[in-house]
Amino acid sequence: MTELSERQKIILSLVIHEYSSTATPVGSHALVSHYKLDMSSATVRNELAALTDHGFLRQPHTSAGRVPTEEGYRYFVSRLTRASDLPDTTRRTISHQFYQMRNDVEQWVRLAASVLAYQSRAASLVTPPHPEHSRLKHLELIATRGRQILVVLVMLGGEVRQRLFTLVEPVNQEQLSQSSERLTQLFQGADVNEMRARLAQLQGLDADVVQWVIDDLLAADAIPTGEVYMDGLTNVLSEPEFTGSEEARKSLRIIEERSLLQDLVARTSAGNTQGGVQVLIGGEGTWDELRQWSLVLGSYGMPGLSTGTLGVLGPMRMSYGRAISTVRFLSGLMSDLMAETNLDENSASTGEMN
Amino acid sequence: MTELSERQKIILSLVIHEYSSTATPVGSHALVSHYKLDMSSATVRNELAALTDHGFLRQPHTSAGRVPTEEGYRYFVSRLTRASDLPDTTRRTISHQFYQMRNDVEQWVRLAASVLAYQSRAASLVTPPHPEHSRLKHLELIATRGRQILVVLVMLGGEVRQRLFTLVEPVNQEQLSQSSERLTQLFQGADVNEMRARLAQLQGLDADVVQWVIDDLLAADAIPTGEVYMDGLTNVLSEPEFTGSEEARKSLRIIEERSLLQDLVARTSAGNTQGGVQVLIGGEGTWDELRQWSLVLGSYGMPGLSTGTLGVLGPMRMSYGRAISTVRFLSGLMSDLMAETNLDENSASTGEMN
DNA sequence: TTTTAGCACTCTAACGCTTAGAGTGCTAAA
DNA sequence: TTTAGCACTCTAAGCGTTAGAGTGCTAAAA
Repeated sequence: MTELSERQKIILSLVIHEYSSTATPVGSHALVSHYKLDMSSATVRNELAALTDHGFLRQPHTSAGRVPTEEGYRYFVSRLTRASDLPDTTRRTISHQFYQMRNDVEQWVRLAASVLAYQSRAASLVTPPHPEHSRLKHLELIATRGRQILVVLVMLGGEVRQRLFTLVEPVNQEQLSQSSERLTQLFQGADVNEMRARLAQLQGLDADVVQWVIDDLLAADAIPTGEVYMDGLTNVLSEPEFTGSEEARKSLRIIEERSLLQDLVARTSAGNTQGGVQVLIGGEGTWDELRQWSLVLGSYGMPGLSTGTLGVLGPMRMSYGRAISTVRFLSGLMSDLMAETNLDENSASTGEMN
Repeated sequence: MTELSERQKIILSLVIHEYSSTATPVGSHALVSHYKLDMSSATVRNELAALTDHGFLRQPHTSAGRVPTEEGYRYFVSRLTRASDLPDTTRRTISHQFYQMRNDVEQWVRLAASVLAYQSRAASLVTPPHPEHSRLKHLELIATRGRQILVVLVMLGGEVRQRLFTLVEPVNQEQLSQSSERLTQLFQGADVNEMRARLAQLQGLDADVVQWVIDDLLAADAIPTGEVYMDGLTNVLSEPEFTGSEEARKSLRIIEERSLLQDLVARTSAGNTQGGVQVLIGGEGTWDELRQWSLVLGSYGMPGLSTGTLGVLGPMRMSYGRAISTVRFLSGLMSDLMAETNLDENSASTGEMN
């Protein structure tokens, strides 16, 4: 990649900044007057021509201003963006909101989606933490009514799954409690495969239940992420580039088709990186539906145990600085929260009621 | 409301049908030729004029065809629509899908949203069953790690709530099991208020937990419905009436702002009824955001115990017959499923694995 | 060598004008 | 009561014109 002169870098940044707020091609004159540049529009024009040659800008037509290309954004994000931290007061406000809803992972996820959408003025998406390789921590069987029992699985990452299960014959809680204990001891720390291996030692009711548990875990592991929480969709649809119905519809497709998001989330390694945050610009040639979009992705949780993804989905001209810093901050905050919740040595939070 | 002649009713139905598929004003000539009517366009024109006088049709401008008014749709839905049942094969296919995922309420809700969107070719929304007046069926405390315990509540409606809870001091499973049993016996069948009344009898850890349980139940009761599952949004955004960005954005607002939906769901009594299904046309003068929309709402579950809402959200010219019959069918099917799951006498479903 | 003023050139988007045609309401005949 | 005929209305599409924003190039100025 060719190196740019200092002045070219400045001008590229300005074009991106200007285009980001106006969404119309930016011309030499507009740049000079708007940013009070110390040079004439002709000089700027020359630089713009150079940047266009480099492939960082393009002209919609001969007599129009310049628009950043994907390459332009990539260069900008990887070299020219100094992802600033969020203001201190903002950080504190957000932290406070999270600490309000202590220990409820689902609420955290929702809150994260909401905060992310608000801060980035774009659409946000957050997946709940997903166990990377589910290991059982605790299993409990609860009699509810008749032949119905509730199976509760507590995984090592702190994730809880539960499901109703109807037996062939009624059992009482006594029996179930014994089974729970026996099963927990047998399978503690085991992942799906290990459970399958140890399955032979069981028979009767226990075997049935375990079979189900394994199936359930398998299913959950196969689907990378269940619900994806989203927020701020209207932020994005009001942007001028999605003014035509066609584009609006396409954009909703992205959101409705979970598979695409899952695909993306799974391949977070592609694209630009900025302090642990991934930036995908214009679909990176791979995802056609995203040609006009950019995606800023981060992850949170406890690596190796249980992690989730959070990101901002916006038009290609979105404010990357703001998106990146918000994602990074939330990513760290949520990781901390989850770690706290899961540590024995934790001395911060208590369950006391007011 | 003035009575219409038979022929006027037919013509109104035809106009609505035609407009429903073309989305453009329908003229006298188009009606005659398209439906091979046994009269001339002039006759039809006279009837159209009469229907316009009645307020059931209107003309966008002097030389345009007719478009049904809200009043027109109301008349049509309440008198002219004979909500046919879904074809037998369709019903069987759908039932089969539901029985595939036995006993998992969340999956049912999702499936319902998906089926509803597909069958009605519009957007669907389904709320999970909400306990009308939560009564505790069973309470279980599970030790997970250190001072953390998992509180699982099984409500009478079959709904399950669980939350992690951090204690001030560690306890072992032994103690917790005893507490579980004690608490379950004490509070079985009690709603929030009764629990509060019986609270005095407790102290120590138990009191703490119960306090929390009560708070949680209160919170859950206050919020009418948590997640609303939706599907088929793109079905609707591709419709010509939402072609301008402004309308598309507005429509998303409806979907994003849960409060509106909750408001609607809470006041399902307003509007037209068709065999237990509510039809709201054009916002019924109350909801401005819905001026272009119609909503077909039904409920499912066990009245008095736990009920949810399901509905179709589409353009005002949507196919009411199809929407109504699908909502009605799903409403019945899901009620049956939930009843089955909750009956002791139930002899149909088993938990056997294949 | 770099910057800038000046200028001819290009392209879009907006405006106004015209027109085809779809649809109406009315009148008078069937 | 229905229908044919006709004058009338209104929209949407097509088309030419034009203002203006922006460019690239050239030659003078720094």
